Amino acid sequence: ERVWQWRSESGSAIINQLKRLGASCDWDRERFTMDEGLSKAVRTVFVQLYREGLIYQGNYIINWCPRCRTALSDLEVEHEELDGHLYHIRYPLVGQEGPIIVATTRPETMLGDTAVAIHPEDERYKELKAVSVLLPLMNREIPIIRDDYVDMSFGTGGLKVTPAHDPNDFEIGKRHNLPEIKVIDDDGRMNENAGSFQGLDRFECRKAVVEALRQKNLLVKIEDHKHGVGHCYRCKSVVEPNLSQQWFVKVGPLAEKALEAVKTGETKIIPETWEKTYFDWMENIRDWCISRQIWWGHRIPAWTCEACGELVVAMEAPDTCPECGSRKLTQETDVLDTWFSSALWPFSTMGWPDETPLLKSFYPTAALVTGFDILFFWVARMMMMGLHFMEDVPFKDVYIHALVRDENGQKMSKSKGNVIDPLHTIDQYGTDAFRFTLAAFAAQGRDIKMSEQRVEGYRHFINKLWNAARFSFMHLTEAMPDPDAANLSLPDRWILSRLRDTVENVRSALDRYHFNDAAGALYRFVWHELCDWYLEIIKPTLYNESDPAAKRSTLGVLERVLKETLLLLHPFIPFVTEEIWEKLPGADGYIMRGEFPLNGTPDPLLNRDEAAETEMTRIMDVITGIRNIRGEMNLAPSLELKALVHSPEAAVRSSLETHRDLIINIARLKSLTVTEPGPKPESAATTVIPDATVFVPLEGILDIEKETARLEKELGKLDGELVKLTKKLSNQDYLGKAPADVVQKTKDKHAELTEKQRKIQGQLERVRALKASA
RNA sequence: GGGCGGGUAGCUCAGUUGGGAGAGCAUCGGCCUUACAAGCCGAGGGUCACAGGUUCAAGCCCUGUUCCGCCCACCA
Repeated sequence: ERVWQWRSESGSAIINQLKRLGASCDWDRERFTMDEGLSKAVRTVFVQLYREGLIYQGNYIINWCPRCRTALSDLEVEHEELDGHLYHIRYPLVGQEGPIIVATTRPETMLGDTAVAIHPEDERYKELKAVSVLLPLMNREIPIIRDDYVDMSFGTGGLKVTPAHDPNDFEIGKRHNLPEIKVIDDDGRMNENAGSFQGLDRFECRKAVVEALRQKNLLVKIEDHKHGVGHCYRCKSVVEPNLSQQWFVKVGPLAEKALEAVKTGETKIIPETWEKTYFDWMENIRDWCISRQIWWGHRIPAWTCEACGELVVAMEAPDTCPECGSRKLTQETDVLDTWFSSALWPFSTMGWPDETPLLKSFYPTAALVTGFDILFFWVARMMMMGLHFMEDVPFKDVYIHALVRDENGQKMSKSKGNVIDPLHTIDQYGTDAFRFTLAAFAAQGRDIKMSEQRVEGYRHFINKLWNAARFSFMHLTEAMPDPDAANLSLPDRWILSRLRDTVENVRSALDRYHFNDAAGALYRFVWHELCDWYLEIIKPTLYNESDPAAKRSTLGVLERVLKETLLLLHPFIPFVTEEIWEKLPGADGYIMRGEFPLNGTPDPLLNRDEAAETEMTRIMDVITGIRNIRGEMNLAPSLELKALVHSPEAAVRSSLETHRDLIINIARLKSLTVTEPGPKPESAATTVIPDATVFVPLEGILDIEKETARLEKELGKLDGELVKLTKKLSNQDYLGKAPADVVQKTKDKHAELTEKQRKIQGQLERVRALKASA
């Protein structure tokens, strides 16, 4: 309720909602009350700015919506390129033959013309003697003025001047002391100044004026003309520039400070590209029209004395006029632009103008996360007001997130009706899946086209996490103490090292606001390292009751890894992680109150372990190699294979020996034999990994064609890579100019691939020989 | 008219300081293997929009062209 009342713009939303609920909406403004505290802040700001001369009232051309009957700020006007017409009209000279021809897209405004302007240096009008023209249809004599605003290259160089209905003409009018004749009233109808056209709607009037001109032969031609037409952001009707009295904020001095704060880096805008947009806008900012002729909103705290006309701006309604003592004072009926009060949000919601503890703690804040579409409406104005009234920036970082667009890349909006309801997506795929998707999509500087398939993919991820937790709880029936870091198995050391790396990646990504990187790192870790490898690897240990010490140690690691992973995931997957956390034996309290991993306290378990990663990677290579053979050779998973590994390295052999059971289990082997390189098995499929060759003997069932094709394919890939590497290494410039470590890396890679190539070549020859002998 | 962003696998998109082109989905082949068929294992697929330039080396830097999207603007 507070929020709704607070954002006065939402008044229309409230009414619409009530109408949908069947309520009648004959409320008057008196019944619509503002939150007292917020209202006080708004009045305080208004009064202070007024006293400093930064708020003034004046007659200006503003954007006016005839349907909503209210002024609009520049930002509330949406420009749309439309096919219109350019009407060329003859204005007969007075006291001289001939006309001046002017062009306009809005002929109905000619009824309010008070001059015709030409450029002072326009050669075409050098001989012009006449000082005025006779305004057609109105038969009013209006002066010819010279003003260098006129663009000589446009049309005939003659410009009709309508100060009451065009912002530029208004400026010209001021320079030349022209009268301002309003011909269109606030409803968009022609008023009494429009002569015989009075009462016509502005668009009907356009037709009528054109027809009248045509009959008098004053219409030269009508051209097709594309031009931007302003529309009301709320009701979409064409906006009319209109002369009226409004309240303005003089933003110059405020904008200067707001500009400076970003230039000096006191407030950073992320991604940086938006800073340029911010600068452009702040440097060209115009005074801000803050009065609105609607009833919902903060009423402007200004009173006019009916007796003497004195204007009083004050916190509370004055009893008497300070000038003449009259008691007849009427309050301004206009209310403030919703963004005026929104601009005060960082401090008005904290109890300002009182020096509350809340205000002390939360001003300024660390970061504001928002969409670019609100950068000017809100962010820039919070900056201006914050710097002015709090003398400090309201926030240190402004993170501009991506905007979710529809499948056509269009911005979603209620009025366009292309909104994808998040609740619908949530119903279908779950809140966590939806949230994770948004994080995964949130690459910087780019908008998001919502893709249901991506959401579905991440729903699978949530499900995977849930199942991994279920598996863990089958074994984790009680809280486990942290295991001895010095006495861990290789897979334990490996997963902890990978976890450590993931924590660092996630932390760094979050620090840089790269949410997609953080989500991606977690996705890979959970699915492809934790689930695909670690959980599979530890199954024998968990099911085997003969070594309780090893089981306890592994369970301890599992619990820690799961716990840390949940903590990392929680900001992305709040609900499911909380649910799992609750079931985790070793955790108490809510996960949302847990500490994010690596919070400064040293942790003996959470360390990078390069040796473990290298060793584990080799074991995984062996397994993947065997799986590849099985897959490519179309061997049924149920077929139990034998495997031989040849390696010249004692350390490699010893490592593989130690983890023989692991490999046998994961690769679904009958046996694994590790030896020094020696006689090769007769009929076998082969895979080559660094420092070792894996043979899968397939006595009697080796498909020679398939194995030949498999090896040839592998060789083809190698050849391609080797050609590139060889070319590089034979380039003297490369050897001379590239950094030594890069060259060394290339050499190592070349050596490794050459060796691999040699081995595969040898194996290919053996297979071919086998074929020949068969 | 000005400014900004983008064109990378069939689709949606990553690619941080220039040195091995990636993910998810989709596709193809094989699997109900004791957490998960919303799953597991394996595989195929790209002249990084186009044309130049800088560099030993360009998806990445520079110039131009082209297509798409967005924002801003008072040329009547």
